[in-house]
Amino acid sequence: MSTPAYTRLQNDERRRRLLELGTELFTRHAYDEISMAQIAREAGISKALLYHYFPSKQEYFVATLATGAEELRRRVEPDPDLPPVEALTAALDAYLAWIAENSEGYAKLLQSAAVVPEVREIIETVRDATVERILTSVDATQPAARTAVRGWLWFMDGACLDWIAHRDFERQQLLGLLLGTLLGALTASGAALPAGPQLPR
Amino acid sequence: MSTPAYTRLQNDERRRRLLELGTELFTRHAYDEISMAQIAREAGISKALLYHYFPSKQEYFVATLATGAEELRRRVEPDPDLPPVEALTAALDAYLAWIAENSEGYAKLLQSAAVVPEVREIIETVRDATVERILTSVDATQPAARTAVRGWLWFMDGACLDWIAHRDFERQQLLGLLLGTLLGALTASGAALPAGPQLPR
DNA sequence: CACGCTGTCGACCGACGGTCAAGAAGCTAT
DNA sequence: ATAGCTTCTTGACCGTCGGTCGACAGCGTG
Repeated sequence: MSTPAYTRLQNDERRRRLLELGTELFTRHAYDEISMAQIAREAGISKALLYHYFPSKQEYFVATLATGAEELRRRVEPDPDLPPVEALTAALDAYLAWIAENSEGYAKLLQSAAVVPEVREIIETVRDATVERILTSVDATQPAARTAVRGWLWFMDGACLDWIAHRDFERQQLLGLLLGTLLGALTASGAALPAGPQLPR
Repeated sequence: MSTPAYTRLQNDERRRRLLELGTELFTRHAYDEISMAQIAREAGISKALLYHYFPSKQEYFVATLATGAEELRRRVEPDPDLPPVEALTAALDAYLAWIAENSEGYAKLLQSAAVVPEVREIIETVRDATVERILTSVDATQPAARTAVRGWLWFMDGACLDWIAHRDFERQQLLGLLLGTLLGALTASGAALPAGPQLPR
């Protein structure tokens, strides 16, 4: 009778711990490599309690992502006073720095994204906005330019994954590769380009 | 007693029909949008019989892919006598033609690929080989060139999906965009390039 | 007509995401 | 101390999923 059957926590505290645990677990395992029952067991609570705090596995996952996403957004947010090309360069550099730090999580996220519709929508929305920003900043309107930028975003993911897997050259060079490829893609799409944006290196 | 409880089919015939049905269903719905029970119901048989012919859902899926994949490989296989750049151009053109014809299936495949490990491995293997072929054909050895080509393969998928979704310019222009971007990516990676490959258009 | 081959099925399994009403921890007022 | 109240927590349950198994039944053969 003296030992309580379970330890009781404050709503906020429990939620905080669950988010923290989720952040760690979802960077180690992809979304569908881990079940809610396992997570609950890992947290030392029942599955029902986990569902008491988060209405579904997807929402739990998204909530877990939100923290890191906010930090990423803050770091990548470019200085609005910079001219477009420099702004893009700076944002891209910050983005690569973040990936270099959180490479595990980045890889697992890309793997999970395909499975969770809600995450796919979020990523899709971000991409739409990014495409729009780039297109207006270089003043391109042709359909092919849109396709070029969209494809380039995929290029980024693929190149980053390959770089993470090998890490056999400098981040600076990756940045040059990305910027140079964007330039090449826009040129190949027939878009007009800002005069002579000399790339680093 | 006069009406049989079920119609009995030859092993080969049943298998053929199931593959045919699978090909159609998996182009309409992605891998995890449809269950084995639904497929069996659609085929007018029991789930157990479906599993009698295919040991798992994954293997069934892969088997349905095999037919189309074989055709694709045949159409894309380049003339070995052509010089590298022309060979690539021809293969790419054939690839785009195939995508234009099978756009639904292509989109659903890319969506399913992320979920089915076996398919991911197959795609990964094909990509490895493609990267290798391109790298040797342009005689590039730097790590960054490898990353450039890998990224470019992602670019292709992204650009093709965008093109499929909009179809607001000619296939020929998409081909130019892809080739031009590959050129740009290789250049940006610092790889030496074959002298003056003038792109179509 | 019996017999065997094998194509076929209903019933079952563990694991999954998700739900529910009941119970127990811990605070407060008496 | 204890009764009562709030709310944090739980065990048991549901439907569906991919996958398995022993038994039945259609059909060609002697």
